[in-house]
Amino acid sequence: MQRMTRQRIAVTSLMESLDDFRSAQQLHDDLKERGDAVGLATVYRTLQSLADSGIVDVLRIEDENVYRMCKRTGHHHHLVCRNCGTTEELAGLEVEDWAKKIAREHGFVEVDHTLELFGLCANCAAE
Amino acid sequence: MQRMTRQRIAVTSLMESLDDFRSAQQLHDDLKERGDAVGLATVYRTLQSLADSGIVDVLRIEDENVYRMCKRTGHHHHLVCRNCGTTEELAGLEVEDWAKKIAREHGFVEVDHTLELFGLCANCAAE
DNA sequence: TTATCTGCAAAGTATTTGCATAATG
DNA sequence: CATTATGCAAATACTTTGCAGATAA
Repeated sequence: MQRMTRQRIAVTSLMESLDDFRSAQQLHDDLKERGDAVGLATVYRTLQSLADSGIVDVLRIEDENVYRMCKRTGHHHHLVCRNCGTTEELAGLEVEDWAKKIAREHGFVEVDHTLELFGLCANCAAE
Repeated sequence: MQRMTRQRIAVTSLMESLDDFRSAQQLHDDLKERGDAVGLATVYRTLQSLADSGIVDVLRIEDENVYRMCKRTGHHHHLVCRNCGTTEELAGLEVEDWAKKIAREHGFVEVDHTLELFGLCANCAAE
């Protein structure tokens, strides 16, 4: 159902070489610089499809979506440096348990949650 | 620094009478219906100012900001019914502690976090 | 009085979509 | 070859902003 087009390969390979979250526009620019230009709409469509398949993570930061290939499979959270973008993936079992407990207490079912941590990493704090 | 204009009073009083999160556009419509029309830009500006003062909470749901007067003062989270919008405010001390612990373990400082729970409330689940 | 607020319409921005063309399987 | 993907530009939708006139203190 997914064709391996030059564009999809370009996006995927670029993202594999990166370690921080980037916006669709940034990725679009990166690709152009690499001499592997892909239309902006296609970048958006590809990212959406990769996100739907759980291949990339999406975070919303300051009015825009940013994307990154994910390391950890399944549900997880992030600890993102608000200065340099360095990101750690977290399991957060305690939080899952807490969310379940709270949901039960309030009579809610099918509870889902969003959780992200933002701060300054050791490097950036040292400056 | 904040003048008590007719518009600011209208927005505040409307929000005090509501119990769920609403978008700026919805509030703008509500005001018109009430016969107390306020320009959309003013609604946005007022909500932003109220949010900055910590008087209203802002949540981002499906590409738009939604606002509600907050009950609990200080930092807290929400458990929102994705069907009817009913919202419970939560303290979540366990989560705060967890976030601090994780931050310390990774050498991050000045850590902040976002956390929201979404589910179906008892009423909506019963249907 | 005068600094701040309002309303309108125009601008801005990230993202999506229509459609003709290109390329995959 | 049939179907799906691409690229461009135009369309969306929410939100912000410039500015002249109105208003609270």
